[in-house]
Amino acid sequence: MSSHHNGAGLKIKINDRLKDILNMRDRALRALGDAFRGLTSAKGAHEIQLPASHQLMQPKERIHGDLASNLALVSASCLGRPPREIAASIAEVLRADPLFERVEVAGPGFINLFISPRCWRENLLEIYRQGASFGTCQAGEGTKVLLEFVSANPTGPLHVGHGRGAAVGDSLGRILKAAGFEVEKEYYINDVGNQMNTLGASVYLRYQELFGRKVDFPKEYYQGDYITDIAKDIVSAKADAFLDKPMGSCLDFFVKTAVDDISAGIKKDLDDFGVSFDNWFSERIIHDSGLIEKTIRELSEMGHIYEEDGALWFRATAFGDEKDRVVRRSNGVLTYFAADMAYHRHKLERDYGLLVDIWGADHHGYVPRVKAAIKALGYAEDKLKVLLVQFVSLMEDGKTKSMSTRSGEFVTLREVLDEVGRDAARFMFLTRKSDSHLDFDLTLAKKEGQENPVYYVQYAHARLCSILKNAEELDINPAKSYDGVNTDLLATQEDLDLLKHLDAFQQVVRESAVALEPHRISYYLTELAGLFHNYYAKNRFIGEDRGLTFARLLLADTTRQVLENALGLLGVSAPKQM
RNA sequence: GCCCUCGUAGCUCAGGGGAUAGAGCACAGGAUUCCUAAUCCUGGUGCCGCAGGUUCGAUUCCUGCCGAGGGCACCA
Repeated sequence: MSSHHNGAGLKIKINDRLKDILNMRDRALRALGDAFRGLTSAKGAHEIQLPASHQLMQPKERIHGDLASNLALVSASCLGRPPREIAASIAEVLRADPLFERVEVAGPGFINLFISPRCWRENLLEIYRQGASFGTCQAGEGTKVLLEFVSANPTGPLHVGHGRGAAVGDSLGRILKAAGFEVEKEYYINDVGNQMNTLGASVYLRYQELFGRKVDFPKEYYQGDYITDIAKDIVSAKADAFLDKPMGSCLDFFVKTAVDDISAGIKKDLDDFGVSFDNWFSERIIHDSGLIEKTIRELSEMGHIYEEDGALWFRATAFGDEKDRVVRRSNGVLTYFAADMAYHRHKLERDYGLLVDIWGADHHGYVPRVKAAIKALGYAEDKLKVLLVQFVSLMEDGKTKSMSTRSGEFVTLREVLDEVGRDAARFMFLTRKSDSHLDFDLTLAKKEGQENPVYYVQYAHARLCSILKNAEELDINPAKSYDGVNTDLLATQEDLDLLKHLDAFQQVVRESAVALEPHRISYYLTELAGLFHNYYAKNRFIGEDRGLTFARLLLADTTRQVLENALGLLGVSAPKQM
């Protein structure tokens, strides 16, 4: 089974990042690489890269150092020497590097690296100076990414599931941008097809009802109350103008009114949720421009389309899908898939380096056929990454709220927003990997206490602001610069833990971008806030010792900045006070 | 039936070829003369679904099975 479903994130060269200010891990990696090359060339081998299976990881145990490398273990066979011996040679070279306080060979041949505390401390001022840009990098090398998400049909208000997709997409956009990608966010409006007529007809029938007419409202029509609300608006605006008109003669009006109304509501919801788009792309354009026919024709010329039982079929099986797909039905109507092929082709021709689609998990069966289309059109299937977002179950007071779109009983994004607020909603949506189920606990999201992770993080930021404000009033650092600060005074375990975690941010952003996983930022934030709260409980920032106060204020200032940067990637606010 | 995703602490979930598998919640106890107690500290539980395989090493990768969810339209 080849990987036409997405799986892991992007493939990116991560060897050449000299444009970026290196974080500690990168510096260690480079030292390791140099040592390894020195070792191999001494043996007569030339230009050996670090093995692909090499890992520079963060050990779980502190006694195993800040970083541990398995380099000696994975290169033992190709060098023909025992792992521990290789490790010892590498360790000896590394010991000369002031970056390391200690280098140890352990277990079967791990190289445990202990970064010199002095380096961590010097690093702090560097992070501070990067300010709002700390965490950004050039890993994306300006690759243009088109991020398509939400794309809900304009047939009803957004529900919580869309909300999750919106949060993931918007946050991912921010993260990719920070990692050096050029991002465009797009909403694809499915404003063509049968559903539009059904929508208009639903409103028409409700309109009739408002005048006391008995109507037979089919159960496959849109049931929600919002349909009646639209009908009421029409009554206010046009009174009984359509009352005695047959539906066929005024359906277009009802469709247009409904779509306009619902679309405006969707935009408003997204706006209030802090989610914006660069493009609102109407499916109508795909139809009206003749792009679908053109795409079918070209595929046909390449022999990927055939006719059977009066319908036109795309030979998807030739490109890894399990069955061929109809693009034009025997009644002459184009399928949704045909439009989607054309739409993706349109995207591909707009010349992006990467397309990312964020879909509800119920569409996962759709991935192979769209990828098949992309391949048939002559593009690499890697060009498209599809992120599947699992459903959200809402919990309140320990009970699950039932939802069913069919019956019109769904909880809307609006309701959640009104109830828990933008920040809590966004954070909750981003605390899980997008393809795993999410239990959204409304009761928890509304709590203003430590059990609510949103407040936990925001509170850390507010606390820091308060400290810095106090310092300002005491006139301790009027220039807002830390020239001459003596960071050697940051010598406790809490200091080092915080310093290390601050440094890790850039790496987290990069990995989060490459893996297309915004939730990593949430975890990072929770951890950083935890380290700070712990620090706060054990140390005073402002004290009698002016030098120490100065150093700790630098730490506070930097921590606050990183919290703000990270929260910004989630689209969650960083309040100055709470 | 076929395909996809998932199975980790009481609950919700991270992690992931590497050394003793984590967090939050829940539960219990404690901490405030002092920068925001929306905080902190202390308590412990895991056949990492089951069975094989790959290798120096598997909870992680592969295969099969069991269980949960989703998908398999000339629907959108």
